[in-house]
Amino acid sequence: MSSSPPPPSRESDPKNPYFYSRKDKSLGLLCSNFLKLYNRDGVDTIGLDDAANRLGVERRRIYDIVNILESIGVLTKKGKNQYSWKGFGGIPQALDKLKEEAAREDLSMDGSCSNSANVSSENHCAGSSDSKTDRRDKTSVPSKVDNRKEKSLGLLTQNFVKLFLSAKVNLISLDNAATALLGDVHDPTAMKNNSAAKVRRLYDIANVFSSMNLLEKTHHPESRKPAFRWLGFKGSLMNATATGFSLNESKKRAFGTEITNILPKKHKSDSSLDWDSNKGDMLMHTAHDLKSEHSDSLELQGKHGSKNFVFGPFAPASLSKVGDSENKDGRQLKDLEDLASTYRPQYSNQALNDLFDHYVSAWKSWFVEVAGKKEIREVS
DNA sequence: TTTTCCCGCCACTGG
DNA sequence: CCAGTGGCGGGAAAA
Repeated sequence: MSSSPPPPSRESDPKNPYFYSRKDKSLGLLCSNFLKLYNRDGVDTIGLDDAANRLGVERRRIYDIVNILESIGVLTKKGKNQYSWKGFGGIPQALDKLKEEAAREDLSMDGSCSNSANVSSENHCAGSSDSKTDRRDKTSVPSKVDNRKEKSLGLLTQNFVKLFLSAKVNLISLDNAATALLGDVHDPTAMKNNSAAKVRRLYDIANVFSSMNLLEKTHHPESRKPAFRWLGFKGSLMNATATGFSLNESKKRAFGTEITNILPKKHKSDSSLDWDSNKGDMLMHTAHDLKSEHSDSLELQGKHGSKNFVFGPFAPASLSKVGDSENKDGRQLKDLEDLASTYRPQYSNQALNDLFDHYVSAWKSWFVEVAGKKEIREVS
């Protein structure tokens, strides 16, 4: 039993595919590769088999990626085995719609009792369509246990996003999200520990989103609780497009300007920062295609053995980490204000810009509330 | 230890 | 029946 420190896995050796690492197989990385592969002009149809082969993964994983991407409008199912590439340009729209839906649902929710400081904004019952919660009749009403659709990854993803869009905060802890996304607040039968199962899916989603820079995995400022920070679409436009040639990695944690995007509009302009150039596929201007683009000799996607041929370095993580000092209570508030000032929303819609201000005040109030309570203490 | 989360079994769906 | 989908959770790597 003597201590057995696991292999530190020194990455000192860039070339050493002998060691298996989950990171190499993560959904996030896969998503990045997927995006790199299809986020180019001329792409409009994606075949699942093709994707699976070219990415060297099982079909199952492609479904995961595709379902999530579809939830935010990057893709749309065209037919069997076929998906249409919509591009990042479809994200704003999808988010906008999601937000509306969230607002609608939120409205239906009676807020009569208590408006205590609930961090989470439980939104119940997607109820997206179909019937009105049929009763227990088994006459001929579907549903039944076939909540398959209700439990789909795609829906979970949308609800997850809605949570951020409708909430006043952009930082939600893992368990809060899990709780909110859980079937719902009701269900007296047995809440069970299904949240644990749900959490797994959350991780999947988070990984995909973070690879797109839509969100970031972090921890609460004070506590150690894992949490997700919504970066929004501004976080997208990742620069990681060109396979990360150690060339454009200006990792300046600048906050005033942008994070790591390569917006053509350099100056912060006033407020109508219209992130134009979304006609087809923005970003990617630096289409420095790889040198030789590794010929198609990777057809050997055997079920065994050959399971790895790195597509390229690519450095997903390591975004501009929010280098804000870990101050206490109040101090943080100021940071938020500052952040809000510098951060200019880049939503394609003007209406959203106004909404931003609303969020800002909401953030502050939330922060004050939490800080005032005593500390960022939560039940654990 | 707990948190993160990959793998792939197998139920389900539409032919 | 078959093939395309994708819940779901075991259990192992990572913190």
